[in-house]
Amino acid sequence: MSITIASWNINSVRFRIDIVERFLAETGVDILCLQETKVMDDAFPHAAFEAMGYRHRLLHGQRMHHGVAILSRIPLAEARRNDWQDNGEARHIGARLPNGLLIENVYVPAGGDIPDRLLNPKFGQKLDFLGRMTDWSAALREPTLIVGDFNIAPLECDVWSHKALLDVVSHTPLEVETLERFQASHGWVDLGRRFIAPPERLYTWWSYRAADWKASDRGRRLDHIWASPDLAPAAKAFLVLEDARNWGKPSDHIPQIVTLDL
DNA sequence: ATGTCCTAACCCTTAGGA
Repeated sequence: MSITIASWNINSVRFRIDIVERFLAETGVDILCLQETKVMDDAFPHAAFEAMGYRHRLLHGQRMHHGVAILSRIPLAEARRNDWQDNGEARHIGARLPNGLLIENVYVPAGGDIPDRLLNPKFGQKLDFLGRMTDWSAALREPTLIVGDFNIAPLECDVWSHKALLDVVSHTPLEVETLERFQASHGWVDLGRRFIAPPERLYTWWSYRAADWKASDRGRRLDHIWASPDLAPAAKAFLVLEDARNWGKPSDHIPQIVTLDL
C-alpha cells in the first residue's frame, strides 16, 4: 500500500481555505498535516474537507495563534496531544493509522527575536519544548513519522546565507545542537535530505517582507518530515511544492509531501 | 532598521506574534 502524507504551515486555515482546496485537488494526498491553523476547534472549516473526501479529522486548535490539525482520507485515531512547552498552547497532535503507523504533527515555537534565554523567555521556551520532545522521542519504540514546522533550519544549505543567519533565531548553533540531540535520541531520518541531499539548496519558507521572494530567494528550511530508522526505507518519494508560495493569498511556508510504501 | 501578514479588540486603527 502506498500512502502520501503532506505537511504545511498554512498561517490560518480559514483565511487560506482556497489554496488548501487547490492543494488537495492537485495532489490528492491521503493525509494533510497543518500547522498554524489559528482557529478554535468549534470554528474549524470542516465542510470544505468533508466535501473533498477528508472525512477523518483530528484537531488541536486554539484562539488566534498556533493550532494543528490532521485531515485524512484514511481512517485514523487520535493517539495523543502533547504539551511540550508546558503552557497549554496547541502545538501537537498525534494520530495512529489502522496499520499501526504513528504520525506526529508538531509546531515548534518560533522563539522570539533574541537568541538568549535570559533576555528572551520565548527562546528558552523553544529550547525547553525541544528538550521535552527529546525525552519523549528517546522512549519511543514504534515506527513513527514526525512532521511539521520545527522552526529550525539545521544545515548550511538550509538557509540562503549560513554566515548572515548565525545569530538569527532559527539557525543559531545552539538551536541546531538542540535539534541534533532530538534527532539522535531516536535516530530520526531527515527524509527531505535523504531525497535532496546536501549541498543542494532546499527551502520551505520565505518571509512576507521581501519585495520579491523569488528574486531575493532568502529562504530557510524550517519545515521537516522525519522518520523512525525502521520506517525510513519505506519512503519512496519526497517533494516540496515551491510553486505554492506564488498562489493567491499564499502562506509564507510551502507544503512538502512524502510517499510511503507500506 | 526595515519590510508583510493575520487575528482580535477599548472595533475602521492598533497591537502582538511570527
